[in-house]
Amino acid sequence: MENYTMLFPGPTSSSSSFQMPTNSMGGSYYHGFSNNFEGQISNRLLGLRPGVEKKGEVSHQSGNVKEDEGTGKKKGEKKVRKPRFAFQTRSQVDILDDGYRWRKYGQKAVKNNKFPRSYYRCTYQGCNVKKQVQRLTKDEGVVVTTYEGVHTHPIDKTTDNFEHILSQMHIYTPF
DNA sequence: CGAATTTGACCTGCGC
DNA sequence: GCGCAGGTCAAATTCG
Repeated sequence: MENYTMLFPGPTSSSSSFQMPTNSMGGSYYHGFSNNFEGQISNRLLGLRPGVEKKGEVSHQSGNVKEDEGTGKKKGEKKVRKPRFAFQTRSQVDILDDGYRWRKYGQKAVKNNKFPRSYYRCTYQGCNVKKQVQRLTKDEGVVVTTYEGVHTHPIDKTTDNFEHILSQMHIYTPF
């Protein structure tokens, strides 16, 4: 099991690399982010790779009578690990508007953080991309955003407001 | 009035 | 097998 390990634009320091303490998250996390953060920005902020299929919705609710599933389990449910991108930014606001439209569908308190974690889902029809946002207890100015899935549709807004995004998120540099 | 958010309940996986 | 932690749903509520 791996931890998040990402390098951020910023040379040595305690905040250059960041490891999630104890998490039961399965391992296929993409810890990208080279030193060129702006490159990522120009690449639609997150270089989500197309071609990853998101299997059908899993319906594991009790009162949710979807089809003949009912109480029975799904048959050939394969564990498709969707690519996940996690990165931390220093921002006053948790909601980093990346141009897509997100609908909040949950909020949970996590064990090691005193701040709750928020769960968002892309509202585009057929797009099951999810993201979760959480703030660090250690530095309440640091917001960790984790994207899961791939957007298969054009962005909802103009990308011109990326400057505005950059204005609301400040990369955490030791300087 | 429709869409988004809030919030408690519920489900699953994992460790003990 | 039980309890905890994380993740999701959906009804109710709020907002534009």
